[in-house]
Amino acid sequence: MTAASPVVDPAGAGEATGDTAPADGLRISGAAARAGVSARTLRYYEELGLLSPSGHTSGGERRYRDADLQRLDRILELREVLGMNLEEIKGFLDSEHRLDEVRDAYRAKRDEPTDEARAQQRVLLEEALSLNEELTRQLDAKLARMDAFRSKVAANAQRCRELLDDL
Amino acid sequence: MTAASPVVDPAGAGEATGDTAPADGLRISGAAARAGVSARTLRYYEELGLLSPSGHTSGGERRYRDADLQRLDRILELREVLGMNLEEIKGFLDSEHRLDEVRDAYRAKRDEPTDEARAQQRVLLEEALSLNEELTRQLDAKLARMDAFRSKVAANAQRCRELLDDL
DNA sequence: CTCATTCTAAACGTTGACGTAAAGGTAATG
DNA sequence: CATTACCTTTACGTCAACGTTTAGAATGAG
Repeated sequence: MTAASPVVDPAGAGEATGDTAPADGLRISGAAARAGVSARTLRYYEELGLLSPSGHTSGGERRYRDADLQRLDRILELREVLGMNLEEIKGFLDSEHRLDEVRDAYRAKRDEPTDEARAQQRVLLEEALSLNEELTRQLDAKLARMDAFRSKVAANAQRCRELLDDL
Repeated sequence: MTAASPVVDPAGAGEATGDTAPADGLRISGAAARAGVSARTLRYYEELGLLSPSGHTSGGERRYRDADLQRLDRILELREVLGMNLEEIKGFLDSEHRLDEVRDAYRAKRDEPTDEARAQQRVLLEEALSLNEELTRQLDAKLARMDAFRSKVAANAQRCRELLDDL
């Protein structure tokens, strides 16, 4: 309903591929195993609009290709490393997508430098910039707090070592 | 049941205190407001054995003193900054408490240097050390991944600035 | 003194992020 | 072609970490 998913030829000629996903993509359990999550998780992410496989077979099976797998890895990184919840991740990836659109529009604009177009691009770029700066600030704050914590823990370890040396 | 909570004199002489908790401690809603959580949360933490107020009035009201508030701040930091769940936090704070005990025992031991006592201290110290080192490793890994992410975001921001400068 | 706050304690509700099961279609393999 | 393994959707279950409510009784700040 929401996005066009080209149907993959189920008997397509197999292009030789390395350790990446076969040209026609992985099945849901393969993609899940590769990322270390469950198939249920992938269906759930799709339900939330977070990750939709770029292809389906004629029978209706999901096919995850390289780009999908990369997006999945990004989602998991945001979740595990930054501790974002799925809604925050969606917002972040959406804004990243908008930034890509801005870049594309910027390049298209070079051919036709209208003043009106420039003004629109400026607005979009400023929005993207403020989003990135805000995220950078948040990350810096979190990094600082985590680093302070790390120092405390490391100091504790050092004191343990000194006490042990005394014995 | 689990810990001795000395009863606070309800009509005690008020020692002059600055912006810290009054000498006889804060009520539950005061402590909660100060930390930005609800009273329910504090009761829940107490139920889990995470945080028990150091005092009660003769009538049975909880009184949170400075040490309690500091512990609460630590709990929230572990939760928000490190993303620990309450069980992990309990384990971490418990092991920290054990480290304190080891330190005290170590000092007491200096007066009576039994070989047996030394061996026990060594075991405890090594346990504490390995706990701290493990946590340090985990923090380092997380910090590295977060920092890599920060770099990517900062680079994005920089590209936005360059595009804006071109206009 | 008075009225807002807190107490115990129990129970039920909620939200996010999935797990698990059921009933029936699809894909790959011999 | 048949079998087996995997997939589909739908729906209900679960767990942590609380929120909310109920109800009477006791407390304490102003």
